[in-house]
Amino acid sequence: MSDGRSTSAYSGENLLFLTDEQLRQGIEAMFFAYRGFTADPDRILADMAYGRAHHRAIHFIHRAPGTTVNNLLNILGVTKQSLNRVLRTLIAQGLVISKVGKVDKRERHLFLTDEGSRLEQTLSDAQRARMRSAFRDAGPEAVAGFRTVLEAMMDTEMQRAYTRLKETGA
Amino acid sequence: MSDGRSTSAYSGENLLFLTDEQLRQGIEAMFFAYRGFTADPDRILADMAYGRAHHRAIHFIHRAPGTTVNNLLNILGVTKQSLNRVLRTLIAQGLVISKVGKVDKRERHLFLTDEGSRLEQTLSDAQRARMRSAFRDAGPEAVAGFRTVLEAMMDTEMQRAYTRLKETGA
DNA sequence: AGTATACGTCAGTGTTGTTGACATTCCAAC
DNA sequence: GTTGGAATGTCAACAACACTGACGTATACT
Repeated sequence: MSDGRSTSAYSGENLLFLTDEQLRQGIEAMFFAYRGFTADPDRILADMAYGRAHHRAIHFIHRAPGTTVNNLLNILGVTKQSLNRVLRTLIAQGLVISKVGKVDKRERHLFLTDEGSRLEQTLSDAQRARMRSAFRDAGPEAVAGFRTVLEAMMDTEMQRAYTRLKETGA
Repeated sequence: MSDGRSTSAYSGENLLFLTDEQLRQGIEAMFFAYRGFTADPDRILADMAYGRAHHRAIHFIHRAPGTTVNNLLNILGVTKQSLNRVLRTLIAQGLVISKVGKVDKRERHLFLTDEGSRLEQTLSDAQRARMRSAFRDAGPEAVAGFRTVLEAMMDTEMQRAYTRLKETGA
């Protein structure tokens, strides 16, 4: 749909994917897809006393074990009061443990307990299943494009956070 | 599929984009990108008494003028009580008008007022600007892939809603 | 000693989601 | 035509989760 027909060398022809209508479709696709993206974990969490905020915290603690509260704050982009409420319940329920830093005793390093890891696994299995199905249906080229556009859509600080995580993980 | 870069004909080679690590990067890309996606309208709305829910309602009323409350409900995926609170303030502030249906008096058809249209324009200009910039940076092929993956990620009902909107708009 | 940083907490507020109860309107069975 | 159920929309109360602002404590840096 984008350009297969644009055989002409005239550059205006190539910009059809930037019309307002195309952009609006992109916006709506993003809206509907994000709903699907969060639907499965939300369903699982609804039965427990947890919500999406807990999922996010668990995800990134799993991804970067030993991360400090401050670091998590920057990644999640919420206030410390908001994160603290979530963290407090997760610690009280024994899903997360917080260890005082060795080199800097002001810092608290966060880790998942075994139970926390199990929940993380359950949640990310559900989310990955949908992502895997979508990726498989779309094919590798589409997936590459998907990632390219999403990265271009982030704020620069988020790009940095994303890239840092990407590198530590791979 | 004709991936130019996958040199091997062995099909297992082609599934590298489905590893758990790749999927997790996709999940995180989605998370960070959605933050950017909503950031600009959120900033504009923060000054007013409105939030993201108001933006969504305004967007889809603009997109499908005369839509009923029930129809909007299905698109937005919230309870009617939740939507009603948002709608009530928008109507009270003169951004939306609700007209009793002619054939079925139970239905209310929703329209933007001139002031509502102005706000919609402001918000969607901001959101489109970011989307346009991301699209332009990524290029037409990446955009096509982006849309393909997002569509595959939606629930089937959402796919229908998305397709219906896409067709009425284009 | 004095300032800055990291973390936790209390109190208050706003948006947005939920459930429950209720009014109005339509339609079909009686 | 009347009645009862289904559909549509409204009002009220409550929960989750974000925000701001202020404060306290422990530790680090200079």
